[in-house]
Amino acid sequence: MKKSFYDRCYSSLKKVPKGHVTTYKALAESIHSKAVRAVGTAMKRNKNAPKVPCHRVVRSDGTIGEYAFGKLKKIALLKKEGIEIEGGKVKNLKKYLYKFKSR
DNA sequence: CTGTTGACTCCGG
DNA sequence: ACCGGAGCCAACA
Repeated sequence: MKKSFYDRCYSSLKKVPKGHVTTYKALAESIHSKAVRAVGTAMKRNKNAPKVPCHRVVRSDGTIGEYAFGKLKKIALLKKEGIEIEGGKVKNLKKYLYKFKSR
């Protein structure tokens, strides 16, 4: 089965453990691509919605960004994961940021 | 096939 | 700190 661009995104994203987050940039880098926008497109299409923790993906600045179910929902989910949100932004992003392995 | 848009990021003013 | 523009790749009309 040939993996599409977004399949790779999901593959890496699924590796993110609970209580951790990642950025669109980091995700793009993990798949050897600079297309951070395309990654966002993949999430929006989110054909694997329940399989992929799209709510764990935030912006590089720590801002929440967008979400198919609404950013407020995303924030609520992240808080449930144990991530602190402040002013609509992730607090201590660096602390929660998940480091992708080689591939 | 071309052109626009987008769940982004970086740099300049 | 805030706003605008350019760059990046894939999906969609």
